Amino acid sequence: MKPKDEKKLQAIFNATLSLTGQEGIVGLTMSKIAKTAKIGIGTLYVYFESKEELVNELYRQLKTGGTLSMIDDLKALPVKPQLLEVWKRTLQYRVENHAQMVFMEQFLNSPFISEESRGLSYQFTAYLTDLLETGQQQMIIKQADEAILMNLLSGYSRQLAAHLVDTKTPLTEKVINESFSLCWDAIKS
Amino acid sequence: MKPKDEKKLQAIFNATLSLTGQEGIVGLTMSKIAKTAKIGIGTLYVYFESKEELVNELYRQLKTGGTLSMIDDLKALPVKPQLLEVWKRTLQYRVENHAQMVFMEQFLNSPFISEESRGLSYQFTAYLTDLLETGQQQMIIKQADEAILMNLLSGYSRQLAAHLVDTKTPLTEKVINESFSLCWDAIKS
DNA sequence: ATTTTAACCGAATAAATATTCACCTATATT
DNA sequence: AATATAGGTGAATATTTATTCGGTTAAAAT
Repeated sequence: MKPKDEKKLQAIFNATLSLTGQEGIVGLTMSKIAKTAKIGIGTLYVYFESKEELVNELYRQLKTGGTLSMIDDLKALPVKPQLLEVWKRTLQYRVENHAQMVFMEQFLNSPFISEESRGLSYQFTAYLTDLLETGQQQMIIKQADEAILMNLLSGYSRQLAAHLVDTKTPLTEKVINESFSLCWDAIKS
Repeated sequence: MKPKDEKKLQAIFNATLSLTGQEGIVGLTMSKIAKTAKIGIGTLYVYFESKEELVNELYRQLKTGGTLSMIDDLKALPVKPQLLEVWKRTLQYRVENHAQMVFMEQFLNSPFISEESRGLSYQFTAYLTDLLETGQQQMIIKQADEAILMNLLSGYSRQLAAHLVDTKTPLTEKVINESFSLCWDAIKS
């Protein structure tokens, strides 16, 4: 018996991300995925029962392996340096994995999404909300509604990363520090 | 000769927006559009040559009739009040026209978009950049790169509006003022 | 070395979707 | 009132795309 090939699986995922980046989930077809991944169409169905399963599985993998896995080591830091480090890592991740960002956004608004996939969404938000609340208790962050604060961070990060990718601007220390300084001025007491 | 029916045209656009809001551009089919708009499929092709033309035309209409048309009367105001008013109107517009926002984002990442449509994108951004530059010359806004400043405003506005819609939170004066106060603290000198 | 099993494949098929068209119908024009 | 013209329609057709299937091959198990 022949085992499944981990490299083929990754090739399928990479092809899917790359194609979605080019013309969105709308433009995604099974034959394009197979061609880009350099495998036969039939082989796709060895790895996934259907297109729907494929995209849901990819989404699950991105969510569990993505930004969430990069913050565990920070929780002991004081609020401001912790926030800076999260800011930096998130920006970096988003700039370096733009196709993944596009895929996740489009997937969330597609008819493919399963109930289970929908559940995976809010975890990073929850972490940030917690951190902001801690800052509020220490009186270093404004006493505004947490959603008002958090959406600034997440919305800005998303938009800035997209802009950097779009204009092919490299993510320098200067950009990180300047942008974080805006964030901090916005939310500090 | 029978004239075209302006109401049907609007019904087609409304149906398209509503369906896109539910399951994205991926879920959009000509028969669903016709059914939702309560017209025959054939009639769709009286108004548009193809699906591609339909969505491009809708995009054009949204772009030209949208946020751009609401700022002409503000250009005489001083920077800070002008920015506040733009902030307010943009938030309001985005909350009240969420389906349009979703449609435009998805369209920009779809294979349907024509070269011409792509050109319509950057106008609002250009206006904001101008306004920020004026503020910098008056030394009331930080001397950071304009993209760093502008993406905070546009990204935050987008995210906050989406969040308000998502959680069905009404856009009160309090929300407007609190969020604008964060913006201003972020970008002021 | 032989057997067994599942990966691998792409042409053939099925399913979904866009588009056409022949036939009505409404309304401007005369 | 009669005519001409373009809107309105949905079943029929064309096109695109997902999925299946019979056959081939590679690797594990014996």
